[in-house]
Amino acid sequence: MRISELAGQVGVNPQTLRYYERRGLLDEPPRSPGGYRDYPGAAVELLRFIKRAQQLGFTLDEVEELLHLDQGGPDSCDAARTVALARKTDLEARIADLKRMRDSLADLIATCDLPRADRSCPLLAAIDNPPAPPPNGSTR
Amino acid sequence: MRISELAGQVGVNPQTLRYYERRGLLDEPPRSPGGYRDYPGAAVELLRFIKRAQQLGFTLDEVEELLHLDQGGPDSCDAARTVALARKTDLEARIADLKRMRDSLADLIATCDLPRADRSCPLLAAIDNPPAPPPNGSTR
DNA sequence: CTTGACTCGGTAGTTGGGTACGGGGGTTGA
DNA sequence: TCAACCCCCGTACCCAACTACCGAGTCAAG
Repeated sequence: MRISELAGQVGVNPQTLRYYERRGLLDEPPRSPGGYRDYPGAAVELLRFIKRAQQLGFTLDEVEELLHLDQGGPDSCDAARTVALARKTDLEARIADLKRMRDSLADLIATCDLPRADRSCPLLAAIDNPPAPPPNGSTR
Repeated sequence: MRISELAGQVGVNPQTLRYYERRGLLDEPPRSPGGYRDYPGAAVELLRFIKRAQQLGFTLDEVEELLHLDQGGPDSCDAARTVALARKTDLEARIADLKRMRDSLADLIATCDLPRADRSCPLLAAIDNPPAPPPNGSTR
């Protein structure tokens, strides 16, 4: 299978496959007499594994680690579990961060719906003076 | 105020201030006879605004937009609200994505605690053969 | 006057995951 | 035999938001 066919089957750019190879994520495939990469059919499965792991939030470094583990024996299972748990913990921390941002932002937006007399923007003022004692005297 | 003093007061690197200036986020301050930047005291407040907006998930481009709005009149309020709402929607989408990733990952990890006979790793096998197509993650 | 801390501007490197370009050569069907 | 593709490799570029390095100039204290 040539590079474009493989790339097409998994929905990536051929350049990406060469990039993965340079990065050590994919083994170098055999070459045709003309020097073209000639991928085995199993490469499709391998790439799908990579793409799926990416969708789960693994970095390519971690994917590479998982691929090496996939070669190993029963011990690899615990190692894979450890990697996955670390990934999950990280995801949870990021979710918590984003939620905090969203909540603060929602509070800010809510102030827009209040008096809104005529002049100054409560939202911009709120960013000027974080939700705490407004010490008077805003910048601008 | 010289650049390091300002940077120290808001907890950033002096390089960052020069970067903001190049980027058009900060106006060029007046210079001392020797050519040193000489910031007004209000620059501290301005930078705190920037840093706080960043913490709320605004990009520097958006912060710049907010700064311009902060100059404007009542119309700017609606504009600022629009920017903030867009930011909130985006945050919510990212949170949902990450949650889906985390849940898939949790399911995968849970399979580790099952039979676990002796040989192959259910986690790695599960990534090999997806149970269902997960979302398209955008982050990381 | 010297020393050492600070600042200047410009350029380049970082992170992660790719994408684009360009000159050359292989392959295929008419 | 020739056009139209495909592929090769190396290099450079993209995004955001910095951060680092460099040689040269400035400033304040001793």
